[in-house]
Amino acid sequence: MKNLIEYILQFGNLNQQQIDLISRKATELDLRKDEYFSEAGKISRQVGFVLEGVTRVCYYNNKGEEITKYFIEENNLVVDFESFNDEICSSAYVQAVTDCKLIVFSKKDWQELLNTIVGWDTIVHKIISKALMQKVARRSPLVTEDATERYLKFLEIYPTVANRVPLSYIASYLGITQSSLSRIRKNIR
Amino acid sequence: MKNLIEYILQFGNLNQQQIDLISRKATELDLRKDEYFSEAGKISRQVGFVLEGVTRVCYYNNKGEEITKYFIEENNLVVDFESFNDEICSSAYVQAVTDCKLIVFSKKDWQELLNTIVGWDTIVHKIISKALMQKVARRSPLVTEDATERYLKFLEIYPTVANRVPLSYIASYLGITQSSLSRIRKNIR
DNA sequence: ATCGCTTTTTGTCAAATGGCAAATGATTTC
DNA sequence: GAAATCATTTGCCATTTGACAAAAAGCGAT
Repeated sequence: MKNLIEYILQFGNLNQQQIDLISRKATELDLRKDEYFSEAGKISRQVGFVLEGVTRVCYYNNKGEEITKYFIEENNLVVDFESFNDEICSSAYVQAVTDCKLIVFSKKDWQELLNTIVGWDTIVHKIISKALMQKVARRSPLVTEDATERYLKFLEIYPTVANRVPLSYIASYLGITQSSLSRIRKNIR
Repeated sequence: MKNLIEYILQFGNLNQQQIDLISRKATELDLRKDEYFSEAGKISRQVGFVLEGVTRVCYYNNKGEEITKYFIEENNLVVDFESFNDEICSSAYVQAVTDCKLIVFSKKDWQELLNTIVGWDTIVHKIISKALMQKVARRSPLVTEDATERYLKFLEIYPTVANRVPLSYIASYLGITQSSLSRIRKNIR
């Protein structure tokens, strides 16, 4: 919980009373490897924060291939805000890649926080904007560079993830085949 | 101006008085082909809205190659919000690809709108979030697909842009060489 | 330790893409 | 309208990556 509060306070100030309120609304949730936090075709109904473990967002492209869109590691929010806010069906799965420990807020509690804490909406907006900008910044280099450089960038961006997730997930994140990634790893050593 | 107001009203309601206030703050700006709206290394000081023409955001990668990050066509906002909001140096150029007609707001006027119009901040947040989500959505497929499919996606996303901008810009947007794009075009016909 | 299953690595070959340079086409300038 | 300049296309060959299949390695259950 301390981690979550620290994370939030990066984006704005809250007094102790407000922090307590947020803490009271939070629930712990354990997800085992491969379990879904939210699913494509369903409406996302909770906001999560990763305390331990790695999750990923993935979808199936028009050829039926499973594509990992990005990874979410410790101390990051995990939520499909488009689905959560607008109550529309999500187009992606959020899945635990390792056993995970999350803090979650139900939609109802989240709304209550928005209505109760002055400035909470501003903080949330900042968090979302930053996360989205980060996604854009991480995606862009993947288009231009060759496969090896993409993998090196991946290692920079997700230094703690590479050894905890299957090669196939990383390969689809990078837009290359598993064999290519395996060869790249061999060359780098 | 009508276009801008319509654009804004998609994201929230405003009364006539508020609309008039926004209109009064707006200035027209003509940019000629190749002129910059904002530059890397400088702080972005205005918010723009494209009335006519096409602009692009570009940067130079570590090999010194010029990369087009995306195009901004008519009836879209054009601003580096990270630079504009946080007053930090921008990392990219915003350039007119064709002669352009923009509506612009100075930072000062924009701030005044934020302070004067109740709910304006919410509208702005929605606009930004949507734009960012769109960028993520447009970037992601570029990673997975092969060059021909990327170009076809590009044509879908920017149907009005393909014939108005140099091939080299599109090639760098797609992360392929000019010759490859030229060949792809030949194959598609 | 062994079996069965999944993941990763490796080999072979084919296809896609890049690098470079020349040719062609388009546009601007005088 | 000719020359100069810039953008696009094409040819040739090298390199990268993909497709497919088989081998090797890792891992859990017994």
